[in-house]
Amino acid sequence: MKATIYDVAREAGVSIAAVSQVINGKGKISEERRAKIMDVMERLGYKPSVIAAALTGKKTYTLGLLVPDISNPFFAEIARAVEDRVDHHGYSLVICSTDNQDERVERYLTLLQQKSVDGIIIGTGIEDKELLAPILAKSIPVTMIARGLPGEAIQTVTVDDYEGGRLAAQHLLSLGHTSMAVLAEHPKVTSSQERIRGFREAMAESGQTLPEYFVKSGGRDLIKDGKRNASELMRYAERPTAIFCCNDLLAIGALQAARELGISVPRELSVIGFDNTILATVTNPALTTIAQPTERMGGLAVDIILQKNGEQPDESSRTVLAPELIVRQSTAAPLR
Amino acid sequence: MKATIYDVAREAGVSIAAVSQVINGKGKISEERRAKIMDVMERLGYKPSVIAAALTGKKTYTLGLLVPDISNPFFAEIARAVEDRVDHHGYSLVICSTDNQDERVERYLTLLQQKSVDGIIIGTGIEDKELLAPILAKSIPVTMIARGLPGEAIQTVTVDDYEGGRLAAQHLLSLGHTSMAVLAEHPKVTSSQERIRGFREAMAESGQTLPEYFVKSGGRDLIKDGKRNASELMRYAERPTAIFCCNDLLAIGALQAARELGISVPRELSVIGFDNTILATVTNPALTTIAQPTERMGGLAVDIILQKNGEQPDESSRTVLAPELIVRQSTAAPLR
DNA sequence: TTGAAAGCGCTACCAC
DNA sequence: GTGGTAGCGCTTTCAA
Repeated sequence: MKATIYDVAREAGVSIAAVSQVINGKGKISEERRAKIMDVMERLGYKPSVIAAALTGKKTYTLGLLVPDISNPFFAEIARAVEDRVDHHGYSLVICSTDNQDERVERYLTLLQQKSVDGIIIGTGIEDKELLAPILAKSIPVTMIARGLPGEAIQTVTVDDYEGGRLAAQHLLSLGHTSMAVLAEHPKVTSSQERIRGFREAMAESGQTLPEYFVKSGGRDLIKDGKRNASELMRYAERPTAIFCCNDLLAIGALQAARELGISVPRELSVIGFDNTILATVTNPALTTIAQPTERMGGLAVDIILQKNGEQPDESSRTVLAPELIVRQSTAAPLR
Repeated sequence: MKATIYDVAREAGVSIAAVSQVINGKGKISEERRAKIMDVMERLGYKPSVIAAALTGKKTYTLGLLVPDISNPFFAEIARAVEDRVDHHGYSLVICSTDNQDERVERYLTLLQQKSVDGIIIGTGIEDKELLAPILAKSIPVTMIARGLPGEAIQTVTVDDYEGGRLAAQHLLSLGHTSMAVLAEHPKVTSSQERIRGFREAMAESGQTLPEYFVKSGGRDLIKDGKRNASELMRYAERPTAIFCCNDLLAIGALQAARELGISVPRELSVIGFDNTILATVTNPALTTIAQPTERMGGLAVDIILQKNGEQPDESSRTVLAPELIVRQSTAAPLR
């Protein structure tokens, strides 16, 4: 049986109030009693219940993290960064995979609320913004990470997706490509949309246009979708010489498709990804990609939600971090 | 402000006991009152506090999961499997990355205990078995996954590491290799040890021996360690024609080393991994590896710890699942 | 300094 | 059927 504050008090011959004081290092206690109580706590293996403390108004020291899928390397890295920072502040993390389904988001949101978490970090897209209304109304701190929610007054930490798209386009453009395609996630994923927008605009500035039929969207199984859509692209009479993929998983699918079709990367086809996950370092050819500063993003999101950042965050501050082009071996000049 | 059971009771003009009954679907209430209360709960956006309920003896519906590193794809997959099953039972998951450090294990263990989780699934190695004593004493359910704790009476779900090692050896042996090396994790990781034991014994049955200097151990950064150790192996005068890596990350390091040294895989060197993570499907050549049934392992571990498995689990039952050889392109017959 | 006591939100038992 | 009430383990006044 677990020891309670009463057990300690009785054993030490003091009141529970005294024990509470030494637990929290508050109030005044004689060094003698203090030592005695500490001793008893140690002997009984007493650990104060966070649950009970939380009920009296203290915090639960628990944060929730919503991601599309924790087994997706990008989000696993985000989760690790968040966890590290959270742990640093003495908190723990409840992780929830939403599969990008609003219905699951809703379920997890109320679940986390019922568990009285001290804040929720959302790294998954949300279609129906109304989902957040209930928890915002209960003034549970919410911060978005890696995905924005346009128009909502919510603290957000993202990479500059638009700029990332531009970087990708500029890289391809500078290599001399004139026929480029895009592999995106589900159309509802805002980060994909932004990346495409940046990509498209950079192309436009170069006098090129991105035809609609050169933009393919995927769904659930990103690698498979990437492969299928890339194959499709490669079957066009006028096939693209480069593909910008909105994440590394899609890019891997593209790489697989190319291999299967006997198309050499990067000689005949350049492929560029996004995220710079561990996967990008492992493929052959290694994947040129746009890096997101996952560590910083995770750390920032936590600091913001815990308001350990010093200044009072203003209502709708959005922190946008710079993406970085990582050139590896999957991109090169087009054949002619 | 969040609504409480009192708010609902007042608003509905009933006692809190009545509200509690409809929340839990217990006791007897007239359909009329019941409807009225439901209505008020809805209107107020009332969600019962798990914290308060837990304090009265009910469960917290939260489980803890300890893994070495959530950003390691293998454990991310395990985590996803566990999460899915846990969610299925209405629970949520607190995930903790231990970096294989006992000190962190200990910290997380007491933290989870203080948060009154209903059980802890441990997927990380533990050197000092005494660490578990405190929580076992408090009779908090504990289950090990993917890693065993020899000699302890703890429910365990693992793959047959020994057999996995054998499978790897047999595959290489059948290909005709006679000079094989091993890349392992840190020597204290028991799963690695078992895999090596199986590998070694299968070799012995074939009349071969595994020289000690052909077994290299890594530490923190698995890919980097794998690369370094593989390079070292390849510099021996009598270098091995095949390397068995205790996980895919190490295998990737080996692949990278080979490429850097201009050694062709699988023509000049066969590489076989373990885990069958997403990484194995992505390398070039794709990695031959030993698959672990992560989904089943995760599901089983949850069912066991929640005792939803029907039968009373006996004190020290160990569930050992069969590994599976997945042949891809990184293994072949040796040159001569 | 120290301790008695009033909650925190909810469950469960018991009397009506 | 229904509601009063005693806790659950802990924090926090507030007297003493």
